[in-house]
Amino acid sequence: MTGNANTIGRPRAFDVDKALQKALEVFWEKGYEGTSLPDLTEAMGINKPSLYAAFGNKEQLFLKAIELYENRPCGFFQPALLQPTAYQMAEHLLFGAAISSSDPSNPKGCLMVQGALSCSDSANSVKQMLIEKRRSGELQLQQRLEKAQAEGDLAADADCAALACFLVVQLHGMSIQAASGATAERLQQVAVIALKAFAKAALQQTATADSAN
Amino acid sequence: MTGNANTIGRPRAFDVDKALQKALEVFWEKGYEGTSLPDLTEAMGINKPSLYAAFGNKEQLFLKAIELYENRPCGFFQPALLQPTAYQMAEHLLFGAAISSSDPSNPKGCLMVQGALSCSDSANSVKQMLIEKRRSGELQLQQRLEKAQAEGDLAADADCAALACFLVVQLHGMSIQAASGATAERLQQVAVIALKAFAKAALQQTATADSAN
DNA sequence: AAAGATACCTACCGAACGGTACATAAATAT
DNA sequence: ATATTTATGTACCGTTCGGTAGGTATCTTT
Repeated sequence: MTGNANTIGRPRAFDVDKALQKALEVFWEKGYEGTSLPDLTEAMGINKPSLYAAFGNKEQLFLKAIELYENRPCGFFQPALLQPTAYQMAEHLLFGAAISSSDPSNPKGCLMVQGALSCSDSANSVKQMLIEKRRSGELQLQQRLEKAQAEGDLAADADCAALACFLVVQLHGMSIQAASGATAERLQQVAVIALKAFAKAALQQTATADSAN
Repeated sequence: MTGNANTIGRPRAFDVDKALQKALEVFWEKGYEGTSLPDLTEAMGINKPSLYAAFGNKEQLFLKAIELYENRPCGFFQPALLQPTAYQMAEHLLFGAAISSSDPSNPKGCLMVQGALSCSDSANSVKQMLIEKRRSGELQLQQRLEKAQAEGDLAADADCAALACFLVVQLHGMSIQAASGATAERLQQVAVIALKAFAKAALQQTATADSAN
C-alpha cells in the first residue's frame, strides 16, 4: 500500500505517508483554516499540483490527516476502551490525554478540538465533521461505561452519559490547557484529581477495592 | 461616554455599543479569523469605513469585543472569586460556566477559548493575547485558592496551582462540549461531578461541613 | 525505439481577504 | 450664509486565498 513500486508512469518523487505526516503537523499547529496551501506545500516539500494529484484537495487532505491523527498521536483512546474495568479505562484516558496533549515532540493540544473549533461558513462542513467525531468518541465512552455497569463494574445508579461527558470534558479541557502552555506534570496532577471524582461518582455503590485516595 | 450628544460634525448614524455587541456575537460564532469584514459590517449594519473610523481595525475591534465579553457573557467569573469560601467559588464557577456556555441566547462555548485557538501566523498576536487572558484567569483562581488556604478554608496541603488548573480544565472542557451541542442539564451534571472532586481534593484535611455527597 | 501513462513545475485563474481614497452628506461654529 | 468638522457610501487598492491549465520530464509497456 505504501510503496509505489511497480506502477506505470513516472514514479512519485516524494513519500505520500511522510508528506501526510507533515500535513498533519501543520494542520495540528494552525488548524484547518489557519493553514494555507503554501504552508502545506512548504512543509510537505511538494508543490500544489502534486498535492492535489495525491490528496484531492485541502479538505480531503485534512480528512486523511485526521484519520492519521486518530491512529497515531490520539492512539491512546481506543486502547483505553479495552481496559478491563471502567476505572482503568478512565485512568488510561486521563493520563493518556495529559501526556499526549503536552507531548513536546508534537504541537500542543488536540487536533480534533482545535482543528476547526470555530471557523468561517465555508469550513462549516469540516467543523461539523469534527463535532461528530468528538460526539462519536463520547458515545463510545458511554457505551463502554454501560457495559461496565452491566458487568457490575460500575455503580448501578451511575449516570453513564454524564460520566462520559465528564471524562470528555477532562480530555478537551486538558488539551486547551496544553495549548496554553501547561506542562505534562500539571496535567497529570489534574488527571489525578479528575480520577478521584470519577471513582467517587462511578463506584459509590460497588465500593471497588483499588483506587480513590 | 456612550451618547455622542453635543459634538461637532455629522453625528453617527449607528449606536457604537450596539454595533460592538453585534460584532461580539459574530466573533463568538466564527472566531477571529473565521469572521470576515463583510460578516462584521452586515451584522453591525454599517460599512467598512464607518467600522474603521469607530473601532480602528479588525484586531482592535476584536479586543473591544473581548473586553465586552469579559464584562457581560463571561461575567460570572469575577463574582465567583468574591464568594466567601473556596468551595462556593468553585460552585459558582462550575455552574456559571455550565449555564453560560450553553445559553441558547448566545453562541455556544467560550469566546476566550474558540476566538483564536489555532490560527494562521498573521493572527498569532490575537491567539497569544487570548492565551494570556486565560492564564491570567487561572492565576487569579490560584491566588483566590491560596487566600482560602491562608484562611483555613482549604486544606493546608492542597496544591492550589493544580486545583486552579483543574477548575480551568472544567470551564474550558465544558465550553467545548457546549460548542459540540451539549445541553445545560448535561453540563450541570458534569459540574456536580467535578465539584465532588474539588471538595475531595481541596478539603481533605479540614473536612468542611457542607458539600460532598 | 516508439507509445502510453503518470508526475513535476511554472504560471496563471477568479474570488475573497483586510484596508483605504475620495467625493458627498449632515451636523456645529462663526 | 459660510467655513469647519465629522460620518457615510462607493469604488477601489494590493495581497492572498484555494485551485488548475498546459507543457515537460520520467517511468513502463510493447
